[in-house]
Amino acid sequence: MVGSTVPQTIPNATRNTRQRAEVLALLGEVDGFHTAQQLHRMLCDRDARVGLTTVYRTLQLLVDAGEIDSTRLPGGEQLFRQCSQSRHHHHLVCRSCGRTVEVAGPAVERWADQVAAEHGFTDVGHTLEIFGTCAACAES
Amino acid sequence: MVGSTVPQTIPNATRNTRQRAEVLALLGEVDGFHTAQQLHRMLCDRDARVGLTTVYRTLQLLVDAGEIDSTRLPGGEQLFRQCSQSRHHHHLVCRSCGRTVEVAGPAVERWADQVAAEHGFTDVGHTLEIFGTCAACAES
DNA sequence: CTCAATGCAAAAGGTTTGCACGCTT
DNA sequence: AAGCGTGCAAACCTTTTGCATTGAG
Repeated sequence: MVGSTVPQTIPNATRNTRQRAEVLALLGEVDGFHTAQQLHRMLCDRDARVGLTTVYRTLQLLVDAGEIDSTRLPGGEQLFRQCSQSRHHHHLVCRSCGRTVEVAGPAVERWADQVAAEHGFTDVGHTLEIFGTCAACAES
Repeated sequence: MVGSTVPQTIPNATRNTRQRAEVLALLGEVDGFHTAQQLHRMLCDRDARVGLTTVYRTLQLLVDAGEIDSTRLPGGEQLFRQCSQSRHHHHLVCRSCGRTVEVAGPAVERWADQVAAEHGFTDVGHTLEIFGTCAACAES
């Protein structure tokens, strides 16, 4: 498993700062979805000294630039994830421990696009998350 | 289009109150997704005199009872919608005008369950929303 | 030197909770 | 009469914004 698909700089940024580099570096290391708060905590743990506000702003820049994906948890928190811009896939998330498995669903993509087209919709996107209890958590 | 699949009482409720009846009646009349805040505003408009807190609590009871569906908007707000308890389906939502089309995706259901099972997940559920621009909004 | 970016604190949402009162049963 | 349900207000959480300061270019 190679590392990051996240660039070293933010495309539309006019200045590159230590803080943004820290966020980008972190995104290159972690897998799966994380909330802005979680990412901020990780940065604090590694003494990265980045403000929560900056984490939010940097993540939003990356989302706008299409460099990362974001979805919402059934709870209102926004999740961010490094994601190759070309390959679109979904996630299987454990309700209990948060373990995330990436799943590709080409059939689902086509189905969604087709259904939307049938109803005259254009500029189509979709969100799909599968929730469940993973084997480890089911045992306990 | 017939009205409601929402019952007149809440299944696990020990008491039936005017407020709950108001919420249930409203749910039977409206189509599509609405936030708790929107529903509360509608109730105020019709002088239903139901507190926001009660709207939230009643909606949560209904979700727990499986009488309505809820999802989250990419914005953090929770959406509630009357939904037949047996038939599970998804929604195609116009980004611009909010028009909602119900779509059934049996293949997707099976795919989601199967993928989850392959990874040892149990107690599986999923959320799928398709976003796009509807024909009417695309013209303008 | 300039001005974009930061970070604190406060605001701004939306949702949940504590607690006294009222109404269903 | 008993206690569930209500509603107000306050608490809570996450996210956004104002503004003075910092530092990249």
